[in-house]
Amino acid sequence: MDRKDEFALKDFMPYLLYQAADVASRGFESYYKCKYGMLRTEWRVIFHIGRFHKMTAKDICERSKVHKTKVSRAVHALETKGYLKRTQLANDRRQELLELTDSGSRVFDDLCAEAERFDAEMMTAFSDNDKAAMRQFLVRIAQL
Amino acid sequence: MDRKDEFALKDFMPYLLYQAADVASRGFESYYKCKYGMLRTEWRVIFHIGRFHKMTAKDICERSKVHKTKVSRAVHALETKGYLKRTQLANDRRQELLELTDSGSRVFDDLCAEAERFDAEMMTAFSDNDKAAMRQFLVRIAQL
DNA sequence: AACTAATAGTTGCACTTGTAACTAACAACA
DNA sequence: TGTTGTTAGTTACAAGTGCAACTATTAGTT
Repeated sequence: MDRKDEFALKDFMPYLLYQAADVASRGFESYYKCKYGMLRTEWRVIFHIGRFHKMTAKDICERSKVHKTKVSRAVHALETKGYLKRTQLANDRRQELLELTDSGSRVFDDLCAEAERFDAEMMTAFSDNDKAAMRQFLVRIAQL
Repeated sequence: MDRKDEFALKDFMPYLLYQAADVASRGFESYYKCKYGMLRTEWRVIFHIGRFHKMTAKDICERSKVHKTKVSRAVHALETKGYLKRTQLANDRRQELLELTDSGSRVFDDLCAEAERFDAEMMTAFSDNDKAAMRQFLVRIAQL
């Protein structure tokens, strides 16, 4: 048995991560997609603004590592839906502060609650230790 | 501080998984993309055929959980590139057996070697125990 | 045999994404 | 002031994806 026959996808970390991420995100994705017609990036943008208040698009890019074109389009979509508003900065008119509208805040609250529910439900089978270890591990990988 | 302020993306497993998967796959993806002009699904299809020999498209769908339209297009692309050939089954002409050509086998060998290298390199910072535990976690999640 | 249902795989279309090029605004410095 | 370089955000276009509808073939039922 030569080298390539020993190698299996189940040993390949990128593959495992991708499969797990896929399964894990499916349920929650369908929630915000069906209920609010939102895409993944839109949910992320809403989340960042909801969590950190008044950010620029660039701040979101840096924190989330999402490309600026995706953020730009998500911001536009969320604005159209009435979930956020932008204000140009007086001292640098290239930048614009983003904040949630009341309607956007309600969506944010709802999605956070659902995310918590979803996460708890998905992770019932794992011990607290396991969960902590896993989170730590994933953070380390994401920082590579 | 109310509920939503306590909830953070860094606690949300789908998000952590997605971020980690993203970082982890980037390097390898650029390898097969640059060297062979292949997409993720094409690499996966090549991998499955290389590993298990003579499968139908449906077998690949079931094993990889990739949708049949994606597999269909990947098979077409790989055929065009000369990496695989198909043979209609005599007893059921709806199905076709897929197998790698010599050229496809060489690509498979090269990608496997690179995948192993890549995985080893990426995981140097982790102990064997950590790695084993992690793989187990991810498999469990993927099976949910 | 004739009719219906199921299955393997493909295709069309609308939508999403990546890449690169773009605009507008600022900064630095001669 | 004029020139050059940088940055925030947008847009155009090509390419990838998901979904539903499609073809061809087989299976089951009468």
